[in-house]
Amino acid sequence: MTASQTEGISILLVDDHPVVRQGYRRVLEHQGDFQVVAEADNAADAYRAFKAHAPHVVVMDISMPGASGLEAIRNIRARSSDARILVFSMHCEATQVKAAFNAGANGYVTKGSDPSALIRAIRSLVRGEQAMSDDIARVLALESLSPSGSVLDQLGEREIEILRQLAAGATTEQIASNLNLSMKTVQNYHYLIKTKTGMRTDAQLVRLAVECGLASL
Amino acid sequence: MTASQTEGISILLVDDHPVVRQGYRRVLEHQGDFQVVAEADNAADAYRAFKAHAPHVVVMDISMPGASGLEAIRNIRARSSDARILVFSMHCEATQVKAAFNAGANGYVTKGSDPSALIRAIRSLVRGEQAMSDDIARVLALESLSPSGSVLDQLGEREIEILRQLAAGATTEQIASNLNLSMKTVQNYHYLIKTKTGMRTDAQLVRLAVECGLASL
DNA sequence: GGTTGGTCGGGAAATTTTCCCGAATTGGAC
DNA sequence: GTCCAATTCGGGAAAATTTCCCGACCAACC
Repeated sequence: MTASQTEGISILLVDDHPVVRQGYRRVLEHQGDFQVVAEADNAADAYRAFKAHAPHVVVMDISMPGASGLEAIRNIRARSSDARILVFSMHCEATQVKAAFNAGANGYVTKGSDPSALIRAIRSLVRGEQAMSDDIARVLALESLSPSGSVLDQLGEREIEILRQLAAGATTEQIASNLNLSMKTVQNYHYLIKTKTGMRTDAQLVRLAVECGLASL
Repeated sequence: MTASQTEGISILLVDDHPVVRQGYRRVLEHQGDFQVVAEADNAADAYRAFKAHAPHVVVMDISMPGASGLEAIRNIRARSSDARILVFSMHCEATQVKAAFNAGANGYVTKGSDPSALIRAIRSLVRGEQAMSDDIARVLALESLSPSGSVLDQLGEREIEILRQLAAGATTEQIASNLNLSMKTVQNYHYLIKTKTGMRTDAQLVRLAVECGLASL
């Protein structure tokens, strides 16, 4: 952990959209004491960049294609128990948020939040606190009031990823290729997902995924 | 159309995410001759801002909550036949793209594109040209190879009814029962629908049905 | 050290998908 | 009226997928 110097907060930026990344970089660096020391557009690069730069804070969009961003979080957390990981996502479903925190995130801010919320969250993380935007706090609060978990709670991470890709319209072959699995495994997961969720049809699966915020239509 | 001055290109930015908007603003204004003269986060405000500022170019994300961004495009186009409207979206489905152009957009760039593609597209629009990112061009090119009008035009009445029920989540057995057909016939239609529409997956079929207003989610 | 739980795939039977086909019906067009 | 084209309905057969079952591996946990 040679995170660094006397002045400034070093940041690793992970997002699969180049334009968006560029935008964040400018917004963050406009703060003066923030410095984006590296960028990545996938889970593997994110982990490599973290090893190479040991930034104070990782700001990461977890809705990246292919391997889940959650994997990147887990990898980074496994390597450094005091890494500061801030998830910056469009999604605000309780399951997503809980999944991120379970994977090892320290904070969660939605892209719909005011820019200042992102800045504030980063500073909170640096101080060693957890942080989340107001909408996330509200979602978690509501969720904690009802004993019923989402249907997605019964699904493992791999299952969720495969469900997402299925709902997005990917073929078995594409998913297998995306995740480096055999088609047989994808087929097995596909079947497992259907039985676990009680859905009898792929169309029902799509609707479920959309309801749970996994797919966008 | 008092668009403006001797130097610079004025831009209206429409996106429902404040942070993203802020990011784009900085990216664009970094170009020097670009100036973001207004922002909006919904269709109604976008139209009001356009009336107020008459910008050279409107850069708009159409996947906003509530009223469709397409509506905003239509409104602006209705008011000014020479407005320059650039859609900047995450989606690259042919139907989405065609819908945007039909509504009156002059260009379409995906958020996954290189930042320079956005800049180039804006300059193309200012010169009066149309513009789209490479991935969009590819999608439209592929789509144009099939002699499709509105996709559903190629389907018969029975096929549409079966597509609707499929998208609603009905099983082959249920559809056969509902329509008093043999399962074999339903299966044949199911296959026919897929080949006619070019969809390879039931999930893609659901998305198509929803896009075409056949199913509601 | 044993036990859970997630991941990854093989195997085999049941089912569906994928194309091919023909027949009946309808609605014009000539 | 006749012919043509499109639509509707379903059979057949090979290919592919689904549906279950299974074992192996690994990490975490008691």
